[in-house]
Amino acid sequence: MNNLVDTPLAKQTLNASTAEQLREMIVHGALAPGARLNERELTAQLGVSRTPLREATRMLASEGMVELLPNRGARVAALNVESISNTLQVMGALEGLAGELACVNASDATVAEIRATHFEMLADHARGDRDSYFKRNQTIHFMIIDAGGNAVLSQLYRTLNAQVRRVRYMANFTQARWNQAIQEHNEILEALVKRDPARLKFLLADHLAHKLTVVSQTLAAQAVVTVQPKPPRRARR
Amino acid sequence: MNNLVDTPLAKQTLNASTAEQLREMIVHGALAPGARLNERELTAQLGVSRTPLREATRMLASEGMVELLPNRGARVAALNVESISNTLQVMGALEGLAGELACVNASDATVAEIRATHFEMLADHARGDRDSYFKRNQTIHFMIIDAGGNAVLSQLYRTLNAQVRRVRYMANFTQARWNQAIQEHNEILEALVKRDPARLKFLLADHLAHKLTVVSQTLAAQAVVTVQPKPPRRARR
DNA sequence: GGTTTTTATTTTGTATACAATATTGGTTAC
DNA sequence: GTAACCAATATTGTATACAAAATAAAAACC
Repeated sequence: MNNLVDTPLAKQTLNASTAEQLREMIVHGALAPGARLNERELTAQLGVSRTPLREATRMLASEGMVELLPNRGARVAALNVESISNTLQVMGALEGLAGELACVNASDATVAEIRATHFEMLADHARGDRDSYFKRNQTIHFMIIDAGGNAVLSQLYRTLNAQVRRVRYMANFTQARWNQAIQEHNEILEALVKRDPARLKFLLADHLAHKLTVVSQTLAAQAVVTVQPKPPRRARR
Repeated sequence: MNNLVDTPLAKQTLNASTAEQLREMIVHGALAPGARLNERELTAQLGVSRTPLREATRMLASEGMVELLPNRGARVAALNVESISNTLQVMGALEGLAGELACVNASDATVAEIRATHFEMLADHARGDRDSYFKRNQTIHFMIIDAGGNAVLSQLYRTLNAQVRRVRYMANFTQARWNQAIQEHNEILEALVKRDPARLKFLLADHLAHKLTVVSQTLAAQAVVTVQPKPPRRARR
């Protein structure tokens, strides 16, 4: 059987691209939190043998995306309020650090580019285009993180962010909260342009804390969905 | 061939214990920074087949301990001033967060236990017992981290700490610096006992920044050691 | 002699085969 | 009917086999 999600010019080793596909499936909910990763099924779906698939799941395990159960394979990591809260707290600390670093290390050109993207995000908000807004918002946060110039930080942030992206919190993102987020972003940009590390650090941590509130509400509502039904079994002869 | 580093009651899967052994070898310098991980050699040394070995290296790669080179296997991640500096910065941010959390979340019993360990560390210092001091110091930091009650944070901190442990910076740890570190720890403990989140956060970040200075000096001195000679090749028939 | 090309060998990547553990469905005892 | 046991099956863990790529040695060329 062939790849279902065949990325165009994917010329890396199979374990890497398989890991990528699994991450995608988990983030998009094709593999629900708590779901077991059946090797036979997944090899059939992804068109690879067990070896690269297993190497991929081991990588995801070290990223915290899946849990390894000795002699019982792997399952998608749970997505409860506690784990997400923990993750967002850490992300807040990382963003705070990145903000400080960015104020010191970012070139004027980088700040200008972030500013430009900020205005595009304002445009998304004005149009009420949520999809585009979320993407742009994500981009801005990555830009600030990367502007800090700490590769370890950037890498870690992306890994944690993937965890958070598994929560589909759009529903709980009210217009009021959206407006507030925009206001926060205005202040964030201002602090960055003025290169005020302490203030930017505070604002970013605060921004993440507010995000936590929204996400928590969403998870409280979604809680029931995460338990998944047992799949049917093939008949015996 | 049998396991050289045979842990007593290791009853987990082979990939996990192999990963553990590789981590140990890397931290203790048996596998130097930049060294290639030859699968044939390592399978012989560790007494496992390539499958669990490869799964282990993939895990280490996601932890940032090794780098994966497509079609060329894996090598131990470099250990330059920049990467360690990056790592220590992140650890500083994490410790800061942990400190805040610990002030709020730690039970009185936990604080008492940290305080007791602190005094034992003072004893190590008084005796000039560096080995014991380093272990105790490590323990205290882990205790503070764990006292925050954020599992994601604890996990991440340990992974990053393993990276830093690869630097053997004892040599550059002067008596003066040691005395200063002790003084810092006194203040850290005081802030924790008083449950002053802001102060503890500052102190921990500051403490890590000082550590960065020492480690940087060490790495500048070690720099040449990290390049390893090419191994000899077997003769052909 | 030095440089390029070719060939042999090693090393890695992937698939499959075998072994051990866990799970399921049925059967029996009560 | 329910609970405990047992056998069948599926699933995972590990080793090995085969394929592709990279590397090193030798040969050919100028």
